[in-house]
Parts: sequence; C-alpha cells; structure tokens
Amino acid sequence: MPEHSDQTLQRLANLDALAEAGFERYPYQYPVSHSAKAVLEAHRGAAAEQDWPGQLISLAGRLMAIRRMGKVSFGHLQDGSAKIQVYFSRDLTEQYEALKKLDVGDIIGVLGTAFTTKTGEITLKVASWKPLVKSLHPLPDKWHGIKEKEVRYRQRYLDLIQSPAVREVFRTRSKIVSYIRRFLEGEAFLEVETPVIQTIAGGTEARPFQTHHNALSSDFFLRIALELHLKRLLVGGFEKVFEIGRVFRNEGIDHNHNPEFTMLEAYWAYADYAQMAELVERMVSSMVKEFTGGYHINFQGRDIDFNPPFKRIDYTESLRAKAALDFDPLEVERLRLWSDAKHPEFKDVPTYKLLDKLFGVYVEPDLIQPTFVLDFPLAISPLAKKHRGKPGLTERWDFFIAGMEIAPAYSELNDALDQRERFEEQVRRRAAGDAEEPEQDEDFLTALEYGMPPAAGLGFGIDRFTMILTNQESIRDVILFPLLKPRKPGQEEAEEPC
RNA sequence: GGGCCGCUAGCUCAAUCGGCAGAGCAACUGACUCUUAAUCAGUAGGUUACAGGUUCGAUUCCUGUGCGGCCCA
Repeated sequence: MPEHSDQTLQRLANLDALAEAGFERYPYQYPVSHSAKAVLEAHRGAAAEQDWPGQLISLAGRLMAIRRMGKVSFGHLQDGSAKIQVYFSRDLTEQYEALKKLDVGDIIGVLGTAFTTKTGEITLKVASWKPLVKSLHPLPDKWHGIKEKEVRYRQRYLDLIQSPAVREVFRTRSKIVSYIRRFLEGEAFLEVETPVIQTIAGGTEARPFQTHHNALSSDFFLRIALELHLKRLLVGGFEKVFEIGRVFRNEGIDHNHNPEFTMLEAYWAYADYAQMAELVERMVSSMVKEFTGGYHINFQGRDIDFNPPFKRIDYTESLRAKAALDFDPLEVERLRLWSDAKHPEFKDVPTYKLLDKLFGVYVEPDLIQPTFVLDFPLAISPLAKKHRGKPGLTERWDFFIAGMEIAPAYSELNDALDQRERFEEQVRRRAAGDAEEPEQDEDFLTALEYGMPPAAGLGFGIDRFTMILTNQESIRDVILFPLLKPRKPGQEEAEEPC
C-alpha cells in the first residue's frame, strides 16, 4: 500500500463524509438522458435568462471546476461530448451542504433543467445530484495544463481529460481507420487477420522483436509486416484482401518512428502498381474531401494540395537531378566512389543500401506535395516484380507527403524462382552482418510455387497519414500510448515479500 | 550511439556569489445568492529524482545512476 498524499487523504475523508450524508460510495449505474453537447445544441443561440423548466435532463461526467459562493455554486461538468456549466442552489438543490465534500475531478451525475445565466451561458439547474466516483488525485493545473510530454504520454488519460484538441486528434484517427475500411469494402476488398507471432519475420527489412512460446519450446518473432501472409491468401484464391494491423520493428524512436505502429496492407489480384496508385489516389483524396470539405490541408505551416491526380516522379532521375550526379545512379561502383567522397558518414553503409540513404538525403525532404516516386532499383526491392520495360528497376512506387514516406506499393513478384534468388541474396547479406535482412521464408516460397496471380500490393502507414490529417509533428501525438522506457525497472520484484 | 538541457509542495514555476527552500493554482478553516483562472481573510503542505564527493554549510559546485526533452548520426 503506497503512502497517500495529503490531498488523497483529504479526498478519502470527503468520500467518507459523502457516504455519511447517505450517498452510495461506488454506485453501479446512473440513468443518463442527454449528452452535454445535445443540451448545448438544443438551446444554442438562446438569449440570456431563459428557462426551460419543462424538460428534465440528466447528465453524467467529470467535475472540472466548482465555484462555491455560499448559497449558490457553479461548476463545470465534462462528459464525452462537451463541457457544460451546472448550477446548484441551497433553495433548489437536494443535499446542498454535501457539495462541500465534492472535489474537482470527481465524476458525478446531475438531474435538473436547462436555463441561461445573465451572461447567456447555457447551464443545468441541478435539482438532485450524486457522486458516482471520487477522484483520489487532483487534476493537473487547470490553467497551465500538462507541460511535460512524459506525463502526457505515460498518463494519457490526464492529457485526454485536459485537452479537447488531443481528444479530437484521436477521434480523427478513429475516423480515418473507419473510412479506409469502408472505402476498401466498397471496392470489394475482404478484411482478414494474419498472425502477429511468426517463426520468420519477413516482408520488409527491419530488426524484429523476439519472444518465446513456452509450451512449444520455440522462439518466435513479432511481425514486421503483413505482406507474406496476405500473399499466401492470394495463392489461396482471395482476390482482394486487406488487413489493418499492428507491426513491430525493433528500431529507434523519433518524430516519424514508434516501435509499434499500424499498417494497412492491401493486395489486389490481376492489377498492377499503376492501378494501385489510382486506387490510393482516390482513397486519399476522397478522405481529405470528406474530412475537410476541400482538398487542402495545412500541415506544420505548409499548404498541402490533395487535388488528384498526384504528382508522379521517377526514382533514379529525381536522385540524379537533386544530387547533381553526372552519371546513372544505378552504376553502383561510381555511386560508391562519389558517396565516399561526399558523404563519409555513409562509408559503412552497404552499397546496396546507399541509393536509399542518398534518396533520403537529396529527394525525400522536398516531397511535400503528395507524390508517387516510381520505379525503385531492383537491389532494394526484393519483393517487387522486375519492371516490364526498364532493366535494373522494379515496378514499385513509394508515396510521400510532407517529406514522409506514407505508402510503398509494388506489382508483386510472383515468379517463385526469381523470389528464391532474391531471398538468397538477402540471406547472404544477413550472413555478412546486416541484421535487418530477414531469414529465408521457405514456407512462403512453397506457396508462391503453387502460383500467385499477378497482383498489386500496398502498405500504408496509418500513423503518419494521421499526423498529416491532424497536423501533428510527432508520431507520438497520434499514438495513444507511445513506447517509453519503463519508469523503475525491477522495483516491483524487489518489494515482493519473500 | 554522441552532444546539449531538464528533474524543487498534488500541478505550474522561483530561489542572487554556496548561507533560514518561496509564489500562484489545488487543499484546509471561515465569509459570500449569477459565478466562470470567482473574490476576500486565515492555515497547512518539502528525503530539492537517486547515490556518492568537496565544504563549517549544497537546491546551488563535482562524479555517477535513473527518467525525460531537444538536436545530430
């Protein structure tokens, strides 16, 4: 039992006092007739000192403030929809004296009728009320709010209580996921679920989290992508499938990266990467239109224009132009020499990853408007089909907004023999010390050998896209509980009695 | 991984050159019948993140640890 602060002891004493006044300590339910928002909207625009004595209204929510002035008191009650003023008076409110034992932060139920004050604020005149739960801690400073981001992330509930803007971000996130689901279902895609716990974490290049299953005495990995299982479903005969799911990558944390994040992946049989680009263009632009009424979004002070069609540029050509190369970036030996001279910090980067690093430096930051970057090099696209017309390249695009990679897509490689060769190359890279390269997934290759239809595949970063639509500069502000280091590792065990 | 910064009352923050740890909000007691950061009078609240060192004396200086933030890779 932790020691209680003076504030907590006082609140527990107030709870006892309320119980003595006849209130139930922890009631089981409260009949709520209205939301605060419904009451506010019903009387919006009403003149000062109006009264609606006819309709009884009951509300429940958290007491955010209380101003006691002797024989009358005002408070503000916040429920899931809005914040509304409540009015108590000794002449009209039951148990008026017991109000002294309410604390800011308590959740209460109130029953009364609506009126407007002399300043015109829509207010509930409370006839009766009851405490629904005592809050044992004071809320954060009502004026300054929560300043420490650590508290906002570790105790997100306080952030949500305090900040309507934060609540709105997460409502929007929910609407984004809901919109995507409806959109894809409208296109006849089938939503599926595939394993999170996997024997081989493949489908992209990233270090996985490792775990262990006791009964099977086997090590497993948490998935880093959805790709390889969804493609097995194409082999199985589903022609349009998608999954919205959490993936886990054992990597650093910054404004654009959280170790667990949410991906949409969609696979579409008999279509290619150009058709997938059109689908994404329709999905994204129609979503922006539905959410904002137009096609423009302000993100961190920049106007982003979602009017379709989106810009399409060429990967190698844009790199050549931005980096001012006088040779084809696919000539890897020349690129290596050029990079070692100009970017000594990349000296330890394997040559096959150099293109990606340089693209990140020279091209990505300028991709502010929604842009498809087309035709990635074969060496960094192990799951994409070779380009039908351009040697050394694949039919792969990456979709960028505000300098962030939002979505990659390919014409999916379905030549089982070619796929085996590319996996073998990854295994060689892994043996050479690249821990981001996956192990060979023999089971997936077997599936491909049975025949996967030609198909387009998409990965779409829900978190980053939410950042754009909610104008948040950090991914941690669109994830309710971002990963943080544990506060006091091992302390619980140390305090266990023997 | 590297650099810089932060951690003081429940919350937001002060504390001069190393010299009695303070304010506002919240809390407590009282006053107050339209307040809204309510107001007024009074009271109480501290292991200065943690561990060590220097010193007559450390919130302050030094070393280390923990957690966080920002920047860089």
